[in-house]
Amino acid sequence: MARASRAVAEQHKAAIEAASARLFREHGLHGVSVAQVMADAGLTHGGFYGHFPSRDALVARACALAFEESATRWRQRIDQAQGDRKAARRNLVVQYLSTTHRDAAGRGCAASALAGDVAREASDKPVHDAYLHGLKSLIDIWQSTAPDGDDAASDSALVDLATLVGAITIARATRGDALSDDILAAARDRLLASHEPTDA
Amino acid sequence: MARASRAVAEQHKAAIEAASARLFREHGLHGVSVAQVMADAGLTHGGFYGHFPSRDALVARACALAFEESATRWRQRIDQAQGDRKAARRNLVVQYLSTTHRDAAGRGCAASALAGDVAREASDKPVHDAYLHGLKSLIDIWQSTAPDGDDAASDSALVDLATLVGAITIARATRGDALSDDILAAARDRLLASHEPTDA
DNA sequence: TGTACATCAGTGAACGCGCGTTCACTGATGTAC
DNA sequence: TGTACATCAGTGAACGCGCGTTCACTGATGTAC
Repeated sequence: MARASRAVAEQHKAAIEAASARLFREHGLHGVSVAQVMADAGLTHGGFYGHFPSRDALVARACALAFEESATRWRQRIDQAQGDRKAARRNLVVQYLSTTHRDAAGRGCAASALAGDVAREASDKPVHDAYLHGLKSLIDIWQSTAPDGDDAASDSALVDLATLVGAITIARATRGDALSDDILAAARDRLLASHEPTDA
Repeated sequence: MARASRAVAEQHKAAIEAASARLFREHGLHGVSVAQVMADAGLTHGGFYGHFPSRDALVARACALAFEESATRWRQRIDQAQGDRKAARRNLVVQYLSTTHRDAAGRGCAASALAGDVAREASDKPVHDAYLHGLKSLIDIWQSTAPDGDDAASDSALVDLATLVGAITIARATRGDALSDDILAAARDRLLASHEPTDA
């Protein structure tokens, strides 16, 4: 393959981005090499710098794209509830805290998959902006499912997100032990019980 | 330094473990080399394999030691409350969700600092046992501060831990933005409000 | 307590390897006429 | 529409570097007498 047409080159760039968004979530920002990303996209490593100025630039783009995928999926699940905010929230929570999501980080929530790595990146790395922007968009989406008249919806959204991210993160770290499932189930119960009539 | 006495060699091993427990929490399980750990302990890298059979063995030991440090600190804060469970829990939460803790992962909670990396380690790596055991000990300690007669104390402890870990993890990933402080404050309010008389 | 010698903790060079990045090259694509 | 040629997307070898691990060596420590 000596030279690809412009249209094909654009497809290649999209393939590189899609591969990196998945592989970085699955193996961490430092767990995948440029060559591995390129191979996953069906290319050889040398052509990478025709698409991105550096590996760090790809990391930032992958982070942004992963958040976009997550946001799109969240909006779909809310739409499925057809205006019922409680049902929307239930859709989000049940999917988020499922063993399926736990066992497929590569296709899962960017906020949880990348948080640890982003926290350790040097503060001038472009991935920080992508993470911050992406997280805020997920917070906004989650907040849109808050019950009417909830004065503390904003703060509440932050804590709910923290619980979701913390639960799946710890569940992943303890996978294989019964505790992992217990954490998911306990967090699910708590998040679905809040704003419900107290029956206990 | 040609040969150290047995006592000194033991001190060296302890120094290697202490250095790794701090550095792995700060920079991640793959963010620090054997040579860096040894240099931090005041030694050269070649002697490492006289103390540990492999890097993976050190990672597991560092994880266990980091959890022991965390557990010891938690018990101290509970003791400071002199039997008042609510005060004990407040001590733990306020310290855990402080900006000090957020900005010093190397000396902070092992559960949050290592979760992401442990989740991605191959399932046969010894660090998994260390993480699981360590996390369970922190859950037990947290649960010991549950109010009397709380039937769901066990599940509740899992969710509280998830919220703590999630909040500090996201706060670290968004450090530098106002959102980071907001997350810590919101989680603090929620965790200190639970089991309180509802005044809202 | 003193002497002779085996032990072994730590040193630093070296190993093979994979990394991010660069670059000369290839040859189909895109363009000027 | 056809031809001539410049452009440039992708290839694969190569760069310097740091990694985990090994190993011959050093010389103080520990031990046997």
